[in-house]
Amino acid sequence: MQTAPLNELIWQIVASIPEGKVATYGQIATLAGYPNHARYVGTTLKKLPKDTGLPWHRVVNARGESSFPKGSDAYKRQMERLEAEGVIFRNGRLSFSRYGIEQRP
DNA sequence: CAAATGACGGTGC
DNA sequence: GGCACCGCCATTT
Repeated sequence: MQTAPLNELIWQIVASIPEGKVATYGQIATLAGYPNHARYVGTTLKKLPKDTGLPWHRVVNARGESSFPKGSDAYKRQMERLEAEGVIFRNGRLSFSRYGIEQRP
């Protein structure tokens, strides 16, 4: 276990993402207090158990799209989940101005 | 111990 | 607006 507060912190941030919104890996890392740990966030999520219950589908890369290869199972699953929450994908991408956690009027 | 990998980000053209 | 290269960190081989 070696105590992994960073891991739990990341899970907390992901779980804190409002429904119908999304966040980038770098954003989560920054919120966690580690600006350049974007990669680590993805690596951590990958290690998550499948029964984690964590809404990882609300996490996307800086491009505003899924980080999985198109046509992959996880890719479709994530997109479907987001659509179910009101997130509209445009050409496989979404608008951060509308779904980004950065609250904007 | 060193090199390679990976659910990434930012800048340049 | 899209494509390409470099940089970042932690984990794995």
